[in-house]
Amino acid sequence: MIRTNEDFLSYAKQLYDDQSRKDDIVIKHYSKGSLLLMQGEELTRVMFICRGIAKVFFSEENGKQFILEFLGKGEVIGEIELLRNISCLCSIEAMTDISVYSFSLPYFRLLIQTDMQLNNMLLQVFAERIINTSSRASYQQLYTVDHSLSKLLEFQENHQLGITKEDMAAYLGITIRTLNRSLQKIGKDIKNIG
Amino acid sequence: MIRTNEDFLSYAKQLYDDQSRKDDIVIKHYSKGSLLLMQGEELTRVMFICRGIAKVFFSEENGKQFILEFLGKGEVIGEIELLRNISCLCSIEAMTDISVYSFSLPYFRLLIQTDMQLNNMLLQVFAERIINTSSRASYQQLYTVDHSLSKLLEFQENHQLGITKEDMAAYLGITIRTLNRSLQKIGKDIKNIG
DNA sequence: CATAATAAAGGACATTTGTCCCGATAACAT
DNA sequence: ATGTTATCGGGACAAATGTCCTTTATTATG
Repeated sequence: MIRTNEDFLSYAKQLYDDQSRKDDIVIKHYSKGSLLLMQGEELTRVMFICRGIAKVFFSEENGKQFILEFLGKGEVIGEIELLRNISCLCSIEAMTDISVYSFSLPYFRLLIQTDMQLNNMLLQVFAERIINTSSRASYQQLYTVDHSLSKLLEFQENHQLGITKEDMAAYLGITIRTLNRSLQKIGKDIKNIG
Repeated sequence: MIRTNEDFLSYAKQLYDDQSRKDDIVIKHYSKGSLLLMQGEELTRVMFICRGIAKVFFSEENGKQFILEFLGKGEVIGEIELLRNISCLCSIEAMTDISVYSFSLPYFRLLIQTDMQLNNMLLQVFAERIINTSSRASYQQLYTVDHSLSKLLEFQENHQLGITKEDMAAYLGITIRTLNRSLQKIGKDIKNIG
């Protein structure tokens, strides 16, 4: 569920170290709680996370949020918007302090047009993302909440991630009330670490 | 919702016409109701639809089906499985008679490694698919069925598509009973064209 | 320590969705 | 035409989920 990608990370690092002018790629830091991207706004940079964890979420017009995925080290941000030339599809918020390699748009565009290695890595990442997103869509539509929740808890334990109950609910597409009920039902009483 | 892609189609057509040996790409036909891919089985070819419409669906272990998307002219099939080297993620069934350009796996793999044009087109298609899939996941989780159903009906009218009620329900992730109720509620009485 | 302020948990009821089943309608054979 | 069978729609009830609000727990503060 947390996507991480070592290939990407070393690729970005190498480009960063090799660049002559030092402004195509810069390292930026975001503190916990700040936004890397804001849904609806224009994209300004394409980023690779080299430290920390972020959450990707939609804010729907009815005020609800839906968390699409959690991103870890090596994940790329903003590439979809760049490719399709659209404003930001969703918001991305730092769940921990985060550091990124931040690429200028013209430079990243150039890379996509010329660098086969990047193309192939992106294809790999996209393929995996499609697999995850679509499997989850199917799963969450067709199974009970309890089912999906068990998987989420299991994952959280594996990754020592302090996901707040609010985020869990947003990930599962349910209310906190329903989340509490399900937690009782499956007998686990996770303390809120938010 | 039906993805079509002219770039891909002309690209495939040109490769097909140009090939010296005539076995890297062949044209195949599938009759309505037959399967282009079967979930869980090994992938044998990568295909481009040049005629007809297909539905892509998961069969979950609890017996339910979830329709991920409808594919139209120019759409590619099997590329995800090839890239990630996995067995078929979902089944793909011909909703009408279908013709495809069918690529051998080694040939398609070679193209991906060497052809920048294909890479860029695939990136475009993947990006759009991710946008659609994730928007829909969010939408269907956070809005009422009525809302999603209205969009589906609207789409169906635009495309003269005879989607059965069973397929509509599978697309929305609900039962037929709920679909009927929603249809009543929004006042449209669609005849079953299955 | 006591008390107020804040956040989390859960009860009660309403709404939505699913399951089961029956009756109406249509298609079909005799 | 008559009876038979399959299909579809919807009623009735059960289960799941959401909304609202009260109760409980936690934290902060004098």
